[in-house]
Amino acid sequence: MSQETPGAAPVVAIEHADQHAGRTVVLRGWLYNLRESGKLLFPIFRDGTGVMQGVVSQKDYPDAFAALKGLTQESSVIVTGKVQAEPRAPGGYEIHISGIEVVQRVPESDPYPIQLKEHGVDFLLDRRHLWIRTPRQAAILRIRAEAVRAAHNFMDGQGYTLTEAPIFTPAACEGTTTLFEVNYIDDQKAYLTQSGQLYVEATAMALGKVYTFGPTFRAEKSKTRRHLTEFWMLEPEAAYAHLDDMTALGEGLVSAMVQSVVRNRARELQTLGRDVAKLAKIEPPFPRISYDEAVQALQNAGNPVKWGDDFGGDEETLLSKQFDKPVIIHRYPAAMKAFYMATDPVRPDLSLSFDMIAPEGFGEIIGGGERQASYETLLARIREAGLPEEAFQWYLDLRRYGSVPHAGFGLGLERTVAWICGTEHIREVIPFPRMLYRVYP
RNA sequence: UCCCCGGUAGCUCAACGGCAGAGCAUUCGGCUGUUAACCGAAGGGUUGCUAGUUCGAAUCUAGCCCGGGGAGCCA
Repeated sequence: MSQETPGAAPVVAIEHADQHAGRTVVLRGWLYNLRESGKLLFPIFRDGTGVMQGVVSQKDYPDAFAALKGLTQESSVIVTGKVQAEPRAPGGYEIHISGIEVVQRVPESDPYPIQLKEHGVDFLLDRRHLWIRTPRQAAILRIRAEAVRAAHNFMDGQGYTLTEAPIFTPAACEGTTTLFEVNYIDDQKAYLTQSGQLYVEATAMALGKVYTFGPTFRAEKSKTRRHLTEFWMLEPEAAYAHLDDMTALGEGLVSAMVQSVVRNRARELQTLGRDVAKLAKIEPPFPRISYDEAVQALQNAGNPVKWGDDFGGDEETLLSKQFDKPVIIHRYPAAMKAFYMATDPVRPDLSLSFDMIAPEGFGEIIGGGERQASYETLLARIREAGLPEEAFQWYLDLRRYGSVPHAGFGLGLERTVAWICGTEHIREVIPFPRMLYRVYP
């Protein structure tokens, strides 16, 4: 941050204010809270990077005192003062205010609605545009950004090229789930993508190792803490790759995201009260168990699941609690996976698929596997699934012209970040969550 | 779509068949080291909507609306 006037106090971010102890600085931000004690005021300022307590006495700085006295929460302010170490202040540092400029005063007649107390979810979600100002929410969004940055760095380092899949699509990628339909030009119908999967297979055949990162949309009427109607997914795909290549890539990617947050966002994790020791352990290798073994383990634990059943939230939580790292479950029955999934040559009733389940009950964060490379088999699967064949001609072209074994997966960003942050609900880890019955603000 | 829970002051909640309450927020007053500061005072209500039961309904019943959690489905 550059200063405007030579010799004037520098504008500093609160996260770096401790490096300016003993010097006069300028903070630009908002009044987070104000405590009064007679002729002494204790404002707490926030600037998006953190919060810092200030102190001003009427005797020493009557003008600053008068300007701050009775100032309303979230009024925007530019504060000048000397930073000093102060054990009584939260964070250990305090600014001794000598001057203050109120940029905009929040009127008393219409006070800032979000108080420093518990609020209901409905109230907060209706005011999400303000809720994100609270230190906890800001910390979560910084961690999200760090996780995304780490993911791009890791994928780049593995030789994967970022490409993009379209958001408007002509038909279902998987056919089963509900799509958002939109009016395209001249009364054509189009749909919002539910996965970049099919397109990223095409770009993998063009560029070798690729990944997409973008929003995806699901119109399913899911009402759970793990679901959004709009969420972000990172989908790698590599030509000549097999199932084991993708489980290794997935554990490397997840580890890189977690470790980067642990390293660079320690302050934010502390704000959230997250147990960092649990995150520090997240390094390859992750445990791998087959679907067969998972069913056995569940049955041994008293779960009534039968071979051929899909795992619900209860089963996922039960399995994940047996490990302190994400667990990779591979080779699900072919019947329960999508039409494009390759089958195991050793056990044709199994698919070369895998899911990664986060620890502590945060659910599935990755789903993927090896794709069906044979034209004839893929066509048969499309017909069996009752999908519109003509819409998949371009996809079948990938098997007509130089088909190769290939594999990939999709990582749900919000579920991954929710786990890293330890938030109860996925809605807190995206700036403006889109959920069933909630598209405002 | 189904199951469960909730809706009372701006917010968080209490009152559970008998006068509508508290804390926070707002306003006024006090306090030189506060930690969601504290102390004193004031203003603030169509108890989600509609119908019903009852001498009397925030409270009981039915329907509707809105929201939350879960199931299914998925990341």
